[in-house]
Amino acid sequence: MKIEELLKTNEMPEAKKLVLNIIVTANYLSEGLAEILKPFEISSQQFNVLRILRGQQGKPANLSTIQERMVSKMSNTTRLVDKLVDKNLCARIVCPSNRRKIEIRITELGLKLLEKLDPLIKDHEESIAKKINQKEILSLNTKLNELRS
Amino acid sequence: MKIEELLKTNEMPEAKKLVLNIIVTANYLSEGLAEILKPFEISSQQFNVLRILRGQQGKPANLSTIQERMVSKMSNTTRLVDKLVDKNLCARIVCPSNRRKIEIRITELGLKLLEKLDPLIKDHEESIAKKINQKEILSLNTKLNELRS
DNA sequence: TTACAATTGTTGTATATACAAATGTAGTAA
DNA sequence: TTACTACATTTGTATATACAACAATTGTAA
Repeated sequence: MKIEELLKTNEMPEAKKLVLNIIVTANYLSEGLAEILKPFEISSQQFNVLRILRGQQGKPANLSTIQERMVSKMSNTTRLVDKLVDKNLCARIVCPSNRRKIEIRITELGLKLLEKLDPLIKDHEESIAKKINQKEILSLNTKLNELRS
Repeated sequence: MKIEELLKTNEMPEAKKLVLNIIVTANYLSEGLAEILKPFEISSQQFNVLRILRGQQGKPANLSTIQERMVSKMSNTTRLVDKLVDKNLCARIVCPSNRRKIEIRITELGLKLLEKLDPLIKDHEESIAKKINQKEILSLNTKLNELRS
């Protein structure tokens, strides 16, 4: 549905439409993602952290590294990791060389969960992306990058 | 910055890139918006409700109407409106014809606040949109609409 | 060595959000 | 009337988030 119909407004400058459209579309995508994750009792932020940890490929990550790479910055990665540790999806140990730091690793259980989720997430992403053609996807990505510059 | 650089990953399918890019860009825009609103001690959701109420042009809105039109659906419009009532930015009265319903109106103070915010929000939106040209804005809006279809 | 600043994480507090259950009101059929 | 269903909003509970204050550790300079 067109963004102006969705918000039941008429006459909106294109700039305003664009900003709202991106936010509304992101919400739509996030809701779809959350729905996939729900049966696995994991939030999208928790999922995000797990993927970052897997991306470390064996190397542990500390909190500040995770925070930097989060899709949406949040001020409390500590408690997010707490939840994952509670579920035994990741482990946390004090860094021996610098005891201010905490090394966080994904566990076997965490890796298994991601493996189960991978195809579901992929299907979701592709079902979205297939609504426009490959060339349009590339140009969308480029323009979004420019908007953030 | 390119989305893959931002997330410090390499080799991501375009579909995944697209989904993440939209979410990351929306966060970027929301953060900018929140920063503008902060000095006025109002959250972006509260701002959203106020704009919906102003859009009613004198007619009161009830809770379900507001909820329908919210940029991001949320399950607790009651408490959101509570906050606005506390600040005297909107008023709430029981609908006389149907006492299940609540009529919510924006107050003079609420209108004045929006008038102060209008130019700031407009500047923000335009400073974002001007990074790409007018034709690209139109095509972005079209494609985002298609992604939600 | 001590003092002090910088770094890294954690905790407290207030607010926001998601979801389900509860409340109160209206309409309708026996 | 009573019972039942639908509707509109509120409340309870758990989790998430933003932001500031706090605590522990490290590095550095007097």
